[in-house]
Amino acid sequence: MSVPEKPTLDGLEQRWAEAWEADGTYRFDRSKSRAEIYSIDTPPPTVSGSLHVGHVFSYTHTDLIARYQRMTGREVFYPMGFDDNGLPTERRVQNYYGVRCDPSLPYDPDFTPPSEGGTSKDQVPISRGNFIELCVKLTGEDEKAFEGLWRKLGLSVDWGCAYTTIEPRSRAVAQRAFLRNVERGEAYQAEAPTLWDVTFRTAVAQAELEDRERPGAYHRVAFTAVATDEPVYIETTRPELLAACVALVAHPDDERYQALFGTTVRTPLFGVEVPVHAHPLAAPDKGSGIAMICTFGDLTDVVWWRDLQLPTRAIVGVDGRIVSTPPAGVDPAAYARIAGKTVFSAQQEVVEMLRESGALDGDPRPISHPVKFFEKGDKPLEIVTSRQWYIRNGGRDADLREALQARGRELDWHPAYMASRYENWVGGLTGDWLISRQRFFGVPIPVWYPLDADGNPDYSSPITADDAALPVDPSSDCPPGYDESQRGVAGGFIGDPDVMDTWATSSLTPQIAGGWSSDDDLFNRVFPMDLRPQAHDIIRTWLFSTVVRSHLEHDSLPWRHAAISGFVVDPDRKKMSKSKGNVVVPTEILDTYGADAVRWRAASTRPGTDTPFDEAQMKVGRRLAMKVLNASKFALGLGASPDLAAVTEPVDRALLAALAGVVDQATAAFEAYDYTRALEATETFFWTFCDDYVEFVKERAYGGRGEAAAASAKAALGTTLSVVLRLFAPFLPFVTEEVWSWWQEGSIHRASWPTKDEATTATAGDPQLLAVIGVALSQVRGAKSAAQVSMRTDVASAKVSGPADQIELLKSAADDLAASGHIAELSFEAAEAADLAVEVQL
RNA sequence: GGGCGAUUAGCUCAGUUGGUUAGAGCGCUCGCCUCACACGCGAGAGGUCACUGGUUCGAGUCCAGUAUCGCCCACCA
Repeated sequence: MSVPEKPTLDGLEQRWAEAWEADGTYRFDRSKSRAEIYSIDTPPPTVSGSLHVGHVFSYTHTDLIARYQRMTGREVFYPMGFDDNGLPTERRVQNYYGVRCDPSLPYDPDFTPPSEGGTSKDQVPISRGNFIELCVKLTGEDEKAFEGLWRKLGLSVDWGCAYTTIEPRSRAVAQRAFLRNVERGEAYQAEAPTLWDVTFRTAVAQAELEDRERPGAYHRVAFTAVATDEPVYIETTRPELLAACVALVAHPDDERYQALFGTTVRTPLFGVEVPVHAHPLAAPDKGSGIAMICTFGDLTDVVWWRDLQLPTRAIVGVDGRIVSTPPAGVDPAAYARIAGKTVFSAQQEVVEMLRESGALDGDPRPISHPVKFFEKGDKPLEIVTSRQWYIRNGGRDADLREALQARGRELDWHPAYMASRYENWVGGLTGDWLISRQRFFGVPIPVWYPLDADGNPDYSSPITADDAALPVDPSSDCPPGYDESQRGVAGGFIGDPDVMDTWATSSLTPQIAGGWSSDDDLFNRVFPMDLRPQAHDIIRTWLFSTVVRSHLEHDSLPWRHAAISGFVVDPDRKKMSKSKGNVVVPTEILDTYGADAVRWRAASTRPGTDTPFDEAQMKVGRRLAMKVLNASKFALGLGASPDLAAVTEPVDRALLAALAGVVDQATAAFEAYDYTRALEATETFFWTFCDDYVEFVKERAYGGRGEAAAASAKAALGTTLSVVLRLFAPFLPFVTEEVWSWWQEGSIHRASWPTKDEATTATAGDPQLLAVIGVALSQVRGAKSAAQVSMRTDVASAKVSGPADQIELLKSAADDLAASGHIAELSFEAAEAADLAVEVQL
């Protein structure tokens, strides 16, 4: 045994992180059976820059569970992934290297980027191949930094099981799962109006939307009834879409418009004759009660267009500008004034034209209204008709929806109320999951389309990749039965140019990490997994999409438990975000307070709860870590050594009885995924142990009352130290490992979780004794404090009085009490009082 | 408009089936260099449990309603 003279927390992280790596402490043993394994579907963080303190907290929460499960004897499958797919990476690469992707360019093997780390505005166009190489390069560097931080934080992941979502095996899994969805009819393509981001020029899915409050204005515009030549006033916030108008609509019960239903009106400026329909979605109290339907101004337009079987007159292009050619029937001269303009400019122009023609009634009335945005986008979404791939998710199928809601109820949610977020989301779906994206860095849709004799693609009979060939890139690989010379020529083929949505890949993390379809032996040992840890903001995306994929592919839940973490918010309770500049960088905090302190703070936040960041709290965690170090050093210096048989003194038995209770509490709390409660129970006990018990038995442990009495104290100290260190191990992995190494063999993180039996003496102690001692000690200390003297000051006499049962208990520890209080003359007296009182004469 | 959650000490939060004077940590005040720890130790002050009713012998805890805050969702003309 070697206890350092002056223990310190400095350098523990690096020393033990290296030792754990060298010893393979957290290595997964795949020879274990499913029943012996605890598997975790770790969230792969998005690699687009840096991690913030919220990540540190939530990943700590997962690690607490992992460490507890490992100590209970389960073999923990705890991989780490990195999500390097997707738009954030593309955007970062563009800025970092000063490039942009142009898929029409050929690959340049000798390409070097114009800048590195710069923020140049002139972006050089490069091929898709070159662009992807840069994405891989940059994310590789970021991933190293992430790994360093996770190791410093003490995450007990097996780095040998790490994966990235862009690596070949992930692409193969994503494509294989997709093709199997296609085969079963769960994935399909459709030409339909879709929400479209004009900046990124891609379709986006319902789950990626958010509302933002934006200024707008009601424009009151006169249409003309064809039969009567009377004006019909509508109000619109999007006058620029007047040329795209295909009908007017009012509520079927609206008396004002009964006469118009079934008739036609003429649009101002563009002179198109459009029908007036009745539909229950029209709200009589909005605007004038009669609305113009455009293709397409918002999602309601899409519903009306579909329900009323209206024609399409699309005028907004994929770039967010008014297309150059007017739809049939639209006055070309008027249209020429808006063609090619952005939506914003076109609106100004149309308003001007309406004013000139007299069709604008009064001035536009400014309002503020919610507008749909892509959550990562900067401009309002447009609705553009395009051919896209979808996966069925219950949005258009009541039976599937009900089945997926049932999956949600089958899952154990921690905390339980998070289940309602899932239930609500699934219940509110309005369409299937749109998975194709018109982007470059992602998993390609693994299909090709044959070209007919005229060179037109036949989208109705896609050519799918051979399973054995996966992963494929249809833009460079050939479909089965063709050769490269047939690409793009009549009678040949073209590749699908799109990639899959990020969630289409990350919805398969259990399959990717578990080796589905490439290592089925492993997969069968870890799937369905035990735990999905994640934050509450991505229940509708990541959690739900993972359930969808698993339900379709495996007819099961992907995991048994979902542990939902809250956010770390700033002191004003605002969500941390880069744009607000209120992000706390974790590296500095870790350097200043140490990983154990930061972990302690993370563990103090209950599952699912948001918590404000408060740096002062980190000090408390550090103080606990220091206390563990010093108290352990002291106890071991006294000769602490676990030996239940030697524990004979009533005080010592009382301590162990209390300890047994703490083991029960902590274990039950961990089993319920309530790590905070487990920590609380342990910590409360530990401080009482240090402040009261250790002080109380110090003199006896030194040998003041003889060999047997000293041995009892040492045995109780040793037992408690061993148990408490293990109870703390999931929370404070570094300091507990350090102390463990002083006097035990092997890693504490592979030691067994303590049981009640370890602290149960042949004759049980009475925990009440500890409480009574605490009161007595406090009274003696209070007297010294009031006299403003040192705690070491001798007490001439002390008389303890109080309830008879408490006096009797205390008498059994009279010698320890006298010694610890430096009391020369100690006496007891039973009294009628409710509480214990000590009369002290200094 | 719908759903979920919150409202307890200056701050952050416990308070598990309703039961004696409502707890902790931080902060604050006062003290102590006590042979593990001054990155420490001891002792204190501090609360009309958001509000209004109700059930009960008894309500921070259960029921109804109100208010405020937060998050999620919604068809946003």
